[in-house]
Amino acid sequence: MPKRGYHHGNLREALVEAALTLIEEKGPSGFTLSEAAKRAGVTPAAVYRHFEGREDLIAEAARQGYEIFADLMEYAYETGQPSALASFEATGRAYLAFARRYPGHYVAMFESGISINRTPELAMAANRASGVLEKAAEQLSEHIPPEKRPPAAMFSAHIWAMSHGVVELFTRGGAGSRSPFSAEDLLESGIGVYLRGLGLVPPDG
Amino acid sequence: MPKRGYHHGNLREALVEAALTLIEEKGPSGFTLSEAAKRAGVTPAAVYRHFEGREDLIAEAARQGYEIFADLMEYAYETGQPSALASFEATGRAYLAFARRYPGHYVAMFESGISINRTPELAMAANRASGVLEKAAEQLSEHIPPEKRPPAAMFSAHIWAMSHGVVELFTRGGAGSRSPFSAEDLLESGIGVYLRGLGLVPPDG
DNA sequence: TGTACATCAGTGAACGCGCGTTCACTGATGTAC
DNA sequence: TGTACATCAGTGAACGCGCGTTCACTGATGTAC
Repeated sequence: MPKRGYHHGNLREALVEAALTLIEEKGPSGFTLSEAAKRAGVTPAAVYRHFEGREDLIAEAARQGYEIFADLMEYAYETGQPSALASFEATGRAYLAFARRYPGHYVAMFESGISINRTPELAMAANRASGVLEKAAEQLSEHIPPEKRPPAAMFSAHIWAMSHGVVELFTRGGAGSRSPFSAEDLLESGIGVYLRGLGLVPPDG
Repeated sequence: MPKRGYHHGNLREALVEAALTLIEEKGPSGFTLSEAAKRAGVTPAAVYRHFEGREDLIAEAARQGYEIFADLMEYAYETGQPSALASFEATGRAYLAFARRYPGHYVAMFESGISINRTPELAMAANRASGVLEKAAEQLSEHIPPEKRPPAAMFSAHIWAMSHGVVELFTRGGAGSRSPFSAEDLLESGIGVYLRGLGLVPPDG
């Protein structure tokens, strides 16, 4: 989106993109409103035509992240249908794929310290995303005998936690990145063992 | 440690403690050298008698965290002996307990963006900590039939990831904290399902 | 026990910096006639 | 088609702030004699 003279044309989006790049490069605290404005080719004051301030800009970046995230999860879910198991596995993988492909969004969503309830739009987008994972878990849980069936919300939380942990520790040179295994392999095998533990996958695989 | 006149007495430790409190209260980016000095009852310049600068102070806080962490894991491991399974489960639980009891240390270690290789002392402490978890995994792995035995480093990574994910998402009012389950319950049940998947725990529990 | 002196932990003033935010303004755009 | 005018996106200067860091200093402590 080239700058065209005095009026930018699409400054709002340009600012969000600059913010995402900055967050990706320098982490959530390395992001500054002034630097984002500079990268968009504009004075810091211009930002206030489109956002209430620094926090509001991060919130919008996070919101867009949740929308993309929810779309990806939804698509992954549908790809696995009609198999409940395949759908569940696919949403787990989609989590890691999202973190890889949209690192700026990921950080804005999960590491910027922004509250999910900062704006109604942000809360709605976040709810839509977690709804997909819960739906997949719900459907999967019907394949477990009722008397030994854990609550669906519980194992959707387990998968979410394992996925998040793998992203934080084993991508981007984090604390555990000297591991000999790729994040993808770790998550794939981890989910595999977990689902075997639920009795949903044959003990040999 | 009361201030005693012109000379503080134990400023180095007081600064680390102030830093930990600040990090706990305001997050890693909310921590400032000046504020830590103020809380220790001292001028910002005094900090430079004991640390090279801001980063060095965080690194020391993280190092102390890894030492405590390694001690706790070691202790948990020994508590579970001679049962490999009990030891492994105990180290998983110790992870969450550590995050709860030492939130400042936890954040300094895993969320401050500090590199583990910043100082040799920090790297050594971190290695000792991960060594305990790997030892537990190694020992546990001997109870799995060799032909279907995954590498020990792999399931120590799984447990680490799940623990870390549970802490990040389900403690401290994070993204998933509206969950009806406590972090402790989630981790306990998650590890349970996982170990069942490894064939180390009877299918009914 | 008393005095001189070396040590060094902490002071306080100063620095340059980049930050988020405000304000009155200017100039490009698009619409009404 | 041409002109007058309203709109409003972006400017640029200014603000107060707290930051990390430096420096020459001061005064408390502890040791040698």
